[in-house]
Amino acid sequence: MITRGKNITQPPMTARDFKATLRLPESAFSMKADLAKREPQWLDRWKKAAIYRSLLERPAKGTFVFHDGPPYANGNMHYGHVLNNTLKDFVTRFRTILGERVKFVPGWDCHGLPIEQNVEKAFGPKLREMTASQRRAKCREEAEKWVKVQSEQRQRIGMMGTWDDPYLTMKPAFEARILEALAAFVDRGIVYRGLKPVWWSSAERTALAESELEYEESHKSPSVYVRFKGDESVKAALKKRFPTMLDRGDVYAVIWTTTPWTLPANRALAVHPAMEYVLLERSDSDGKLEYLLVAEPLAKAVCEACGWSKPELLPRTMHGAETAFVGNELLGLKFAHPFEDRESPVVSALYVEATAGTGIVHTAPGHGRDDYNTGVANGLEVYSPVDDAGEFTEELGPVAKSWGIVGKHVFAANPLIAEKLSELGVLCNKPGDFIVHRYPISWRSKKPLLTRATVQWFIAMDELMATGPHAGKSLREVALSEIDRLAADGADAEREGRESRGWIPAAGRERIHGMIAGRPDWCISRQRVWGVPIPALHCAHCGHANLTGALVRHVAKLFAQKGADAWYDESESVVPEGFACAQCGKSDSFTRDMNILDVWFESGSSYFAVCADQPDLGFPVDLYLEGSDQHRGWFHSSLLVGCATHGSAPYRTVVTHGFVGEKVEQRLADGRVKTLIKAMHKRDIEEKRSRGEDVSVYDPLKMVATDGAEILRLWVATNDYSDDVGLSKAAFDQVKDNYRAIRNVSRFLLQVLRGEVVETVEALGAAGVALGPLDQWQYNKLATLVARCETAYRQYDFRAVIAMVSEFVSDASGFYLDVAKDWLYNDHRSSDRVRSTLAVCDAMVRALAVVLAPILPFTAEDVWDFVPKREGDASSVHLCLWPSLGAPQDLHLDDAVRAVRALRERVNLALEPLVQGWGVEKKTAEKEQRAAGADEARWPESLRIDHARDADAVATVSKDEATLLAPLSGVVTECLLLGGVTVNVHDGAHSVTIQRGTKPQCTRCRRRLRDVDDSTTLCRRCTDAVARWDAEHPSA
RNA sequence: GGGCCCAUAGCUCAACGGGUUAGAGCGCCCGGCUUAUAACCGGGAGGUUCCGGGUUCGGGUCCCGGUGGGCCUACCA
Repeated sequence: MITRGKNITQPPMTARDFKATLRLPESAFSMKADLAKREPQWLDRWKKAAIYRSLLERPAKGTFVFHDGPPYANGNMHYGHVLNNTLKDFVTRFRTILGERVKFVPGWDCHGLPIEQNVEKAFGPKLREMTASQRRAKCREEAEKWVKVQSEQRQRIGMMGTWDDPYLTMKPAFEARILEALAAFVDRGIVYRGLKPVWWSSAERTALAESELEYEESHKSPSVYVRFKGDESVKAALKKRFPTMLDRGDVYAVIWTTTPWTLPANRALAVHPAMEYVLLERSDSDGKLEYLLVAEPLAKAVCEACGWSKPELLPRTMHGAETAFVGNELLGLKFAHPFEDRESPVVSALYVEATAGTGIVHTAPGHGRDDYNTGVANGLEVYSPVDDAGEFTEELGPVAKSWGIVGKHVFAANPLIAEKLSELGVLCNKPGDFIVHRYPISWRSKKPLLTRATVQWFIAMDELMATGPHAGKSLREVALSEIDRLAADGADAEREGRESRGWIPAAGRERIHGMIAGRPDWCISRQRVWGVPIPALHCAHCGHANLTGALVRHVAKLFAQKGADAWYDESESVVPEGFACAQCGKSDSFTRDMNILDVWFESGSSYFAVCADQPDLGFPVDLYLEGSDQHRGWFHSSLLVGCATHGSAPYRTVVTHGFVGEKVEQRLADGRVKTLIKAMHKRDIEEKRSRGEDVSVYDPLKMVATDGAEILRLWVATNDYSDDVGLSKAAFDQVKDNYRAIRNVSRFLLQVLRGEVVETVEALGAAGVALGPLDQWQYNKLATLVARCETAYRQYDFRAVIAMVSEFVSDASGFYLDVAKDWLYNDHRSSDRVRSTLAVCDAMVRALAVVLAPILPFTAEDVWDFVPKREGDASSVHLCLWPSLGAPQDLHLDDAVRAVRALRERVNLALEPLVQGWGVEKKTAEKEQRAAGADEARWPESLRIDHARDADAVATVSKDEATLLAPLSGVVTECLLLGGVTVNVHDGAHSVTIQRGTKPQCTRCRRRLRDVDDSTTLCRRCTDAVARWDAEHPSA
């Protein structure tokens, strides 16, 4: 055999090969994880072993109620789900390992528009011929399909939970609980019927939801400028400023609109309180003067649009008075409606802009959201003389009626209205003028939409509640104080520093608080069939809509047995025995209300349906954990429902996470490249998926199939979920590297154990064997890690867990394990220091498996499988409890280790030039030399050292340092990984000199030692170890 | 348009109520070991803490204003 190499020591041919006598690392635990293939096998095993059930049945230290926010049963799992579900599973598994009982009941949101739309797309016009129940059946099938798909996908990424009995909002029991929640609101007296403007498609005769809107980019609309004549109040107000002027002509306010058909419903003129308005003086064709009120910044544009060639802006001052007004000064002035006999007051609205129109906005509360809000704020009538078909009704005012537009479609009436305005002389521009702009149309018929006030059911935010724990307060008041109660609790928890509570991150409080404070009344009715009906009964005699707590509860009981289909199928049983109209007292004829509840009301009731009053669960729930969009959604609706049913928030803690986005690079102006997250909008995702496209190159389902769920889980854990989480190849490659590092150290620990059941640290102590100083230090480090990880988990800081574990593992690999190899391999198995180190390695691998189990359940189980088992050890890592290593102890070993590692660093630094062949403090010039092929060998060949153990060091340390090193004096050489070390104690600058080791090398442990026997080529330690080994292996 | 939030090394993140020379892990570069070997060890190079002001003895940290990004929401009369 020819060995080529610089310094490989070739043992004499006669020498015995001692390899067999070494205790080298050995384990069947594979380096390769092969996760994609093996994960399903573990899932299968856990299922067969009924791990989850046995966790629920074992004696618990308490209960942790974690309530799953229901994903919508529509479409495949995407990265947002992965992020959310993985975080949830971290919590579930961690709390379980703490010994608490965690019944995690996964759920799905099954009702609602998107599913109904899917079904509509699939069935088309045929759907029209079906009954409500038939349509509902189709929707149910659709929802069931996706529940099944998502259930499999969620389980595949390792989620632990009650998969055989999830909660579905479409189950009869759940539907009944929704109504019970509604009954609570009814009891409190805060449910009412009112008008609300909605987007309405006259072609389909239905209201449309936001998601059903499409926009026509170049829609042509009429453009009319209309003047409203000021009445006496205007004159009176202006006269103070311009005593003479107003005798010369009338004052008009000019408005602009693209919907002339809404003019009959005009109820006010809105101005911005801070905008500047001016009067234009103009003489009409008869030479009569008139004064036109418009916003100052728009005056010129209005004149152009109306063809006023010589309007004059009133001079800045006239008769000593300022002629410009601030909007505020106009409030309350009254102008005459352009054709009906009524007045339009000037009101304030902050949305009035100076970018288009006249700065004075025609306001019809029955025909626009802003207008509606303005109307409500100013006590205006919500008036909408338009029917389902989009045609004018008899409710029109007498003048408009006289134009013969009753029964005419509003858009068809537009030109006629413009003509009439022109005839009346109130139109400032020409009747045929139009503009092209973006306008909403129906997704199905593509016909333009109109805004129309319709009758809806509402929950009042500010009405005082009549009953319940907070009778006399409004829902908004209670909800806001609950938000603050949670925030205060969170602040307390932060001071304690142990376990986080309340709003996490704390900014969540600001968000939901702002939303609750600013939200309008809750519109809970929807004009659809796939949902839970609002069980109101309309009296056929007087038309009164009856909705009482007793009625709702009666229907709830019916739903509990037969499901919500009963509302559509059973016209008689829905009416309680002896039920009479609250208004007219008649009891013989009722029609059912055909609205369903907002799906947010349903999911907002989920804690009530799933947790409250349930064994192993309860109220309030410990934790809700969802994306930050749920401040508007589920957290929000759950809070409102909770305040109505129980008088408090249904959760103690709300954790929110950000969104998953694709990483993109952007070159900045200064040439630097900045990495940004480009979020993937939910709508884009749905759209792309519906076309069968991959949403991203990093499709999560594909990732699971190729790299395994574990990589995704680790990706989640390494990111700061409170912010948006990035998605890129670089990020995933890094996660895989992190994974390997953790896996490899676990593997090495298992290899060190070699499948042997070793003594525990406690057992060693009992046997009178003290841990070696390094072992003690490492064990202490492990105890610290475990304690800190527990805190991090309790604070939902999974990132910190991984960061600390990674650092721990990297440090152990680089120092403790590297150093201990010497005796682990070479000492006899029964030596105290091997026993001691093995006990620590055993503790390490066990603790790591359990600590990582919540985040890496598959890998932890893989490791656990190979941990040599003692009696009483659990068969699965997921049945284990959090490691108890005792409190970390301060044995002053930290200082010793710090000192020895500082010395090691100095030695390494001194060694480096001798190993590397050139000065370590080389600068750029040398680097270039090297690149140019310059002579590398700045050090004589005789000084070259290939490996630390071929070197001896002479180190000088201070007295203080020597004192610190004392506890480790026996293992300094090992810690430095050198052949030999001479430590001189000397005050002054410390120094290290490296020289080639001159002592003979032991062929077994390869260290250079004075005590190597020439004949055996073994050192004392190895001689002893081999002798004992030989005695134990007589046959060998 | 409004509300809330985010920005530190190539990547993922640290840096307790302002306080040494802004750290860690991974990646990258150079080298070693061949007894963790698709592993392991040593060394090294990477930062305008997004930009601009302000407060302060002192700013990654606090304040104001930008820029970029995200979530929610409103509107286009």
